[in-house]
Amino acid sequence: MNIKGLAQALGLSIGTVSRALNDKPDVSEATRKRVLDAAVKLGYSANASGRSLRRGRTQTVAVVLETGQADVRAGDAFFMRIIDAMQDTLAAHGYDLIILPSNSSGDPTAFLKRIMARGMADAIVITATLADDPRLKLLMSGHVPFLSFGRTQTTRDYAWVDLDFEGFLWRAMQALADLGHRDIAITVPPNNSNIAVILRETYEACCAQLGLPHDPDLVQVAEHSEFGGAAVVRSLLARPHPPTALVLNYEMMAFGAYSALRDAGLAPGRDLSLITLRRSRQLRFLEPVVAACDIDVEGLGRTLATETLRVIHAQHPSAAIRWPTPLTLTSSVGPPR
Amino acid sequence: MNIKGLAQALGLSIGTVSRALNDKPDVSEATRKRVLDAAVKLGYSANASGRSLRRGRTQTVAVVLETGQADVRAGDAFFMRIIDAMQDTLAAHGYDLIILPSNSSGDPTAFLKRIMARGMADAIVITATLADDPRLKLLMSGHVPFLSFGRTQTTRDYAWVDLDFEGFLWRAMQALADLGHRDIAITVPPNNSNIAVILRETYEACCAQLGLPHDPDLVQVAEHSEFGGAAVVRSLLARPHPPTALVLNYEMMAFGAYSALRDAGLAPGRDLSLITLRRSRQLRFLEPVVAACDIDVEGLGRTLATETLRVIHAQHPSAAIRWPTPLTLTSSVGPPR
DNA sequence: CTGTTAGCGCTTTCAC
DNA sequence: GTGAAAGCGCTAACAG
Repeated sequence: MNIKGLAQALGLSIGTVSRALNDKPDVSEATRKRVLDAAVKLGYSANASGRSLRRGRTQTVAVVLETGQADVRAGDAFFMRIIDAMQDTLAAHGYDLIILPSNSSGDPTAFLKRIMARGMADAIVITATLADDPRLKLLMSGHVPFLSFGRTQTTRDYAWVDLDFEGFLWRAMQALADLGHRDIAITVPPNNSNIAVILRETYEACCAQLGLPHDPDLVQVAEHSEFGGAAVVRSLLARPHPPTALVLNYEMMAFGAYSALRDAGLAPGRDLSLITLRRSRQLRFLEPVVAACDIDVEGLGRTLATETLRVIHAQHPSAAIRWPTPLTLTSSVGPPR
Repeated sequence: MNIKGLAQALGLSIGTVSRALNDKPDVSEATRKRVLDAAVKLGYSANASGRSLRRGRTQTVAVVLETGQADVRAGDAFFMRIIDAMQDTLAAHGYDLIILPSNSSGDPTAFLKRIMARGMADAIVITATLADDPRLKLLMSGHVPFLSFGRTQTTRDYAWVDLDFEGFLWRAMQALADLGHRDIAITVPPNNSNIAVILRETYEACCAQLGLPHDPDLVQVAEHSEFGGAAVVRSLLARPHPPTALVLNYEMMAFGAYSALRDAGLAPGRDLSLITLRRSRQLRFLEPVVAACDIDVEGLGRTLATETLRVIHAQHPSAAIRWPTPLTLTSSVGPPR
């Protein structure tokens, strides 16, 4: 069923039908109602290609997910919850949300280039940003509005929303220092993720500010998984003078960390204070409850959606939002032994 | 840059350029090369709307993911790995893959109806099928080729690919019975998922075949999470005569089950034999290693892709594929106490 | 208030 | 081997 068929069924011209469907003025209320009813009854929805071609826009927001990235495969599917919330807001503004999986075997930049050139979306949201991310240069040189969920080091003048990693690490380090910890280890992601850069810089600043020794060996590159958490804890415990606290950048590492501590006959909070970035549902399963940030995931999704709408409408100033990472301390944190 | 611009830049007509780009005959090799080179240099990709409108197809496969469903949020993002593999195969055949998140606050059937009517994809893959799923009726009454990842009870005459739940439960029950277990509990999903129906029926058949008592109380409805696994184990242990084995339908439940056993001072394999459906990377973290199926996830993704291509090309017979669930026994399974 | 028509970018006949 | 032109479904400008 296309608009021509609908018009014929109603004995109207396609122009009138189109205007009725699109809430344009100059259509009598009676006609509008008749058209809308018929559209529902006959199951008519405007063909996406025809409409997009004519309008020059798709009413679609594309979220590019790196399906090869560990982040995307995270615990309770952080991204799925974000997208669920984004979609709510976008739908309320007449936009569809599609996810474009950027295949692990392909080149992310070439993928993005193709999306942009083909005009598949009115705005693109990218994720899993790298410290030096060629996608940003590409996006900035093009004409497709975009939002970056995550920052990069190379450019600064674009709309982004990111977790407040700095605030998280500051609060964690401050709380630990207040309890008397001096040797505090942190984990950073293994790849060239921008998060690693942020955490390293913040760590250095924290140490300077709090008067702690800045031992580069306390910054541990860890695999983004339970295994990474376990490996880091084992490696730290093997030292002559292990640190007394550990801040994890990825929640699933906490499982590994707890497990490695238990294997060594040690207890979180008592023998090693542990803090992790994001509280996921699964984390609640750990005993004692691990100190973590209670991030408003739905709010984050809604914010990503409204900021996307802003870049579409070229509203200024563009986003530069660090999403709150409020830390809740628990008994996984205690004074140093 | 559109085809008109590209043609002008080359001093050719748009017709010739189009034919060159689409590998049509009646274009000289020299011209073809010139066009292809210019397209790359100028970053030209055919506008998706224009091409789809003219061709009447989008060269796109849409996977509808229920973002509200717990399944989608599973452990190591099972779905993301499947989609990653699907995309590889589809891309090799000139198709794009898009994910359409079906919002938790919307009506899945209405969502699907809209996608179908708008012609957003040449084929639709649905997931998270229910025992009685209205989406199937809708899809079968429409003209969009589709593949169901999961079965339903209501209709049988459509292309589907699903995990071999029956084979899994048979092998698990057989192995347990061989060891002397007679009271074997299983979990089933809490909603009206089709998996629950399959597991219940298979369980009954297994009990009859293996000469085991068929106690309905041994079929436990469990929440799709670690918490569900813990709750079931606690509930079973509280009985006067607890079962000696438990088969879980979702891998994350194993964490909860192990935890609840440990809390009770009991050990998996010794006090309660445990088998779970799918081995995920995270599971390897449990001690002892839990008995589970080593599913070829990438192969499953490739199969979903090739079956999707089959329905697009209306090749027969249509799929009815139970994807292998090869069970690996470990020391989480032992003789009954 | 409604009908007619041009044209979005592209592919595919049909001429030459 | 190439160019001209029609038309996919739709919206928007214009006529009436």
